[in-house]
Amino acid sequence: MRYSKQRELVHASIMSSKDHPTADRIFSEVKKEIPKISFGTVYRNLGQLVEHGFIRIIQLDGITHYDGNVDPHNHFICNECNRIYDFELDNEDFISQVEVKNHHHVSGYQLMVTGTCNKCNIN
Amino acid sequence: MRYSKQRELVHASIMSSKDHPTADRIFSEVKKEIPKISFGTVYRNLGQLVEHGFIRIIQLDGITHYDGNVDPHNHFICNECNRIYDFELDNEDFISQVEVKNHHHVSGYQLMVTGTCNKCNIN
DNA sequence: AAAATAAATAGTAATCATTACTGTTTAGTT
DNA sequence: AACTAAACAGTAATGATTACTATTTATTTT
Ligand SMILES: [Mn+2]
Ligand SMILES: [Mn+2]
Ligand SMILES: [Zn+2]
Ligand SMILES: [Zn+2]
Repeated sequence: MRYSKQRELVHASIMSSKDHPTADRIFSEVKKEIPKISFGTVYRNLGQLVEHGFIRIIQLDGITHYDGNVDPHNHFICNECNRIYDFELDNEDFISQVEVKNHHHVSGYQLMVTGTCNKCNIN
Repeated sequence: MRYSKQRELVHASIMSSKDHPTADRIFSEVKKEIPKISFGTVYRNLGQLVEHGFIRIIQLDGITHYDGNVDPHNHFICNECNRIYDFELDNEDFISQVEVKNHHHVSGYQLMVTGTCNKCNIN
């Protein structure tokens, strides 16, 4: 993977966002630095960064968000402010449930919890 | 919601499938009975059936699947045969974890477990 | 039973996110 | 400095879904 300024900025944009930005958002962000950058470049680099394990994707209502946190974790989506929060689980009890009750072999999972976040919840 | 043969068949197609078909698959299925049916009709009726709670949707890799089972349950996707299985959980431990550790209010969740299903797992 | 009304339809055009293509530029190598 | 392949900008194409429109049809009203 040869160096390119555009990939560096795409990556930096995701890492600094803490949010879980879409390709669209990343494009706008990087465009400030490189006004001539094109969508194709953003998508190509996002694909490569995912492929090399620098970032990961999460799907939300059919659109793709990018996540700079590649450690295993889950997401909470506030349906008031639409922010996406990370959270971790102590024990993934449901994995063993699926394995013993359904006799499937589990290799991964994706959990998406929705509700009202603590910031929106001050009442 | 006025009766229509096309909606009846769209609904019947989902209910009889046990699989979790896409709009595309439902279209092909209903087309056998009503060759002149259009995609617009399929999508419009799917939307209405969801709206009225007769079916629900699940997103998988950005494409929408339809589910005739509206009781709360989760999904296991086999990455060998690509079948989508239903399963239920005994206690949703992670809900309380999110509520007490992150102080969010949980209203729902979506869990997607991946791996190798019991049928593909006979080795 | 005929007329009226509004919902649903078929067919097609438009949208939106994403991917593919193409000729040009550029990072890294010889 | 010359070379080469990767990456680029720009643009066209794709695929799933939604929107539009003139026509048909289920249901209500006369
Ligand atoms: Mn995350
Ligand atoms: Mn299901
Ligand atoms: Zn919130
Ligand atoms: Zn399988």
